[in-house]
Amino acid sequence: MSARKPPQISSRKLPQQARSSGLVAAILEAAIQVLAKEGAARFTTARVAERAGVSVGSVYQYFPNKAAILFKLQAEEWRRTAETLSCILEDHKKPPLERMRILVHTFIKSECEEADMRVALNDAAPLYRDAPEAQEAKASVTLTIEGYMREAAPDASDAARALAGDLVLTTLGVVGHDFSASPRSAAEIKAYSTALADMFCAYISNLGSSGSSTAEKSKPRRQRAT
Amino acid sequence: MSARKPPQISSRKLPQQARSSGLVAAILEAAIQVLAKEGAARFTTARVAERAGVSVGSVYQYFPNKAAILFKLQAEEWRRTAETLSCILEDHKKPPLERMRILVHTFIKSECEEADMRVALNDAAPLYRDAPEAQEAKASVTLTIEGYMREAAPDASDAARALAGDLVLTTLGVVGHDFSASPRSAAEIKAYSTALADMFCAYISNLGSSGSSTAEKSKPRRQRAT
DNA sequence: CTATAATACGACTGATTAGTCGCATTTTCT
DNA sequence: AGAAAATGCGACTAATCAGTCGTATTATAG
Repeated sequence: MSARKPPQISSRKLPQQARSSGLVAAILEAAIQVLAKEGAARFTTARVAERAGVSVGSVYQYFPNKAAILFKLQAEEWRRTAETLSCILEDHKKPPLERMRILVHTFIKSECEEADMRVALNDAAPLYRDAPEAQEAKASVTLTIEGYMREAAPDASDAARALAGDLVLTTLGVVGHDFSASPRSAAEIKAYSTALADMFCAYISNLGSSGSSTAEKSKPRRQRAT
Repeated sequence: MSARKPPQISSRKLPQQARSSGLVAAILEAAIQVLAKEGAARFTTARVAERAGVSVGSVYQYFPNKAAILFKLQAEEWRRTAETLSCILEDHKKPPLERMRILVHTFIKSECEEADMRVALNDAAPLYRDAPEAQEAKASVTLTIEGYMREAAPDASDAARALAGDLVLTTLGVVGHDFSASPRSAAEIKAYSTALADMFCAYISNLGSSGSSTAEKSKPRRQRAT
């Protein structure tokens, strides 16, 4: 990989009249449909425009380039996910591990809906993932998980907690995505979610008690150096 | 996604003379370099041919299309990984959980090497992932992990073991890939591998003892095996 | 109502690329 | 050596697509 170009990805111009807002919404909706129905490779500005019932020129009035459309879609997705995630993890009425289980089931189920669109959006990731705007999306989620981990594993060190939170979140995201890439029955979804939640809960439960950085205790802790 | 075309992806013709074997090798080597240096989007048959010092025509003598080159690269990668994985997991001299830890560290480290090429190969996945040949690659790995799980979690049911093995393997693969997508220091690699191994070991240890489908109440069960 | 700005349009351009085909070169066979 | 087969070549084709620009349409202001 050599030439990474971080082009402008924000809106070219803000809608000033009523019709333009509708137009932007129509474009985004059309983009979702094109992605889901045609896949990332056939996602073109022309097709989006046609499906939205507008001209390519109009598309470029509000999006500086093709990547911007995809990024907007992805960012909106991230925002919704982050919101759901916060609600579940910060529900202090339930015990932490139960919240984690609910989170996993909710996330995986949601991931399996509109799987076509999500897979295609992921295929198109190379087009937008290097944009600077893509970085900030993870910040709020990191804060949420850190708060949760403080509660769920109070005995672990800060560093261990941060790493564990990051790992759980990353795993949920990528494994969930991988799982949803194939069509799944409701039973499969449930079984897989349960297994994933089991794994997270076992991990989090052990964070405080058993040491986190060396091979477990019963065996001599000979560890390879770098 | 609508139009899935599973085109021929195997070799167009087998090398019959000595020079052709060298040519095929040169093409594959060039393909790796182009992928790593230019990225998936700029991976073209012309560039591969130029770098290999042959003509496009020659490329198409041995590969029916561009996807076939990428698939060959990926398949080779899978084969090597499966081999390493079997060696580690079937080393009966070591206790199961230690083998798992070694596996994770080995895999993540290897994943972080040539990360550019791997990321690019992944970006190109839409081109080859629907090929029928891509399915069979996972079979041997599944067998290996099932044998391992029988040893590591003898108390769990067959179904639970199969699901757990699949989950661990999937997680290792996709999380490893995600992790290696950003440049990492040796210390980061070590810390992350350890955390991931911790998670797997905690999960596997708990497989037999605690029920797998409901939230557990308090402290985890003992996590030893062997 | 007219002038002016905002919005929408879509034909067009320039660039890229996968894959082909007829011909040249090299190897093998007799 | 000479013929025949295998291999190698690269200019070329047909297709696709991102993004532009001059013009037409519509809304707003005066």
